[in-house]
Amino acid sequence: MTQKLPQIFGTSDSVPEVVIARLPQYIRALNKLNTSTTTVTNSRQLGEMLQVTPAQIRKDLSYFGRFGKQGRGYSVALLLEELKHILGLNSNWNVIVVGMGRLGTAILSYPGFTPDGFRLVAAVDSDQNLIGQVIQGITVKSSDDLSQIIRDHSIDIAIVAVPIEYTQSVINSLVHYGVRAILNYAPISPHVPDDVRIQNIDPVLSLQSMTYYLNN
Amino acid sequence: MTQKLPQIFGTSDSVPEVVIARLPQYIRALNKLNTSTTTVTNSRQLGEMLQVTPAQIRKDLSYFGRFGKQGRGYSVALLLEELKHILGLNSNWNVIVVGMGRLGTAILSYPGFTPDGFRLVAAVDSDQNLIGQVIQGITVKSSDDLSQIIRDHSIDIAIVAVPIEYTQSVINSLVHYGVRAILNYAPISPHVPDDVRIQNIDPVLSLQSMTYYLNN
DNA sequence: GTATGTGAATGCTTTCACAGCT
DNA sequence: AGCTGTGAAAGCATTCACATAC
Repeated sequence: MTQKLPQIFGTSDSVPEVVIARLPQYIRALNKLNTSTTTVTNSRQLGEMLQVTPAQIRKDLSYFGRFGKQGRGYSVALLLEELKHILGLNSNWNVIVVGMGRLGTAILSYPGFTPDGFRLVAAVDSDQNLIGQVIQGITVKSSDDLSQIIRDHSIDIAIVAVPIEYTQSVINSLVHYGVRAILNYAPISPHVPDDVRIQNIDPVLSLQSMTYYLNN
Repeated sequence: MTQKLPQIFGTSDSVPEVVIARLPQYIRALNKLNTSTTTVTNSRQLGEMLQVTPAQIRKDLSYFGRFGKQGRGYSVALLLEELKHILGLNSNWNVIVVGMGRLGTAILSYPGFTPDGFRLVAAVDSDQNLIGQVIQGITVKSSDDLSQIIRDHSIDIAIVAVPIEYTQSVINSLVHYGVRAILNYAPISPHVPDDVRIQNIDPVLSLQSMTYYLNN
């Protein structure tokens, strides 16, 4: 399927997705270390905190550069900055919540949902009873105005928490209006074009696979 | 690390975790097919629905048996039953929700959270203002009585939605009282013994890794 | 002495491709 | 003819182990 083109252009070899997925965890560990008096850490310590091997941490970091000092380890503050930079967490990302039922409301209200770099700036729903309500300082708008809202707020990321039967079409609209990153809470795997990132939060799948191990 | 012992006992070779994690998705697809008039499907059709290759579906199923007919495909109803059986979704699993803040309440109230095989039977919190409240027919109990409640209701699975600073100790208690499967919503990776399954639901990690791709 | 960065080796997962059954 | 089930091959990811730097 995927054409194996020779690397004619200077494109650097792409970093495996699993590696990218681990970086936020490294950032968390470093944040934790950073508050205390620690200024230096190493792959063994980070590995213990995150339950991964030291070699994996070193290998992961090596995709992006050489951030450590041999014989010493890593500067906590420096490595933290580097990783945030790599993930783009120094920028500001504008986030919309689509669907303000119980779940959407919980998301908007949960402070942990806006770590450094993210701003919840808009919320929409199709229910007249919800439109106009103010939740956490954000006025719920009509989903009829989605296109306008996305443009006005320069939305980068959409969190979708609408009923399953509307999910695919809502996501189609978001993609059409230019949103390229979606966090989906409906228990389906919506189809999106290749240039759009989607992550599904689907706790029921996790429950259903755990029961296998309870039996076996 | 992992000792490669000869298979002296009749233990079947263990199935890769990635395979187990895909089975619930196969079940979803089959459920969808099952409601319509379709009685037979095949690996190509399932693959299209789930965006995986036909070969992967056939290989995954081959870990458990031979459920298809060459030249024809799979009986939807039969394969569905087989997969449910493999995951143990024909049994009844008793689930407790620990932590009845906004998130815990949302979980308890969301109907999609109790698919076939799961029963939300108890809820606890440490806050006196919440104890005694009835949510979705379940009375919130004091977390002081956790041990008793787990025994009385034969709890199999715990959904943990408590503040981050209490999460590890709550999980320690649950494990101590015999819970062997945990769905954790706090943004940490708690430590548990090897014989306990834990799945973390951590949407912020997903958000933080998506920004990488928005930049690159 | 100590810990990084990294090729090489190992281990795991996916895909191929075809014999065999319907 | 059509589609499964499965060894073998290919493709990825993790771990090892050591030269290199502090």
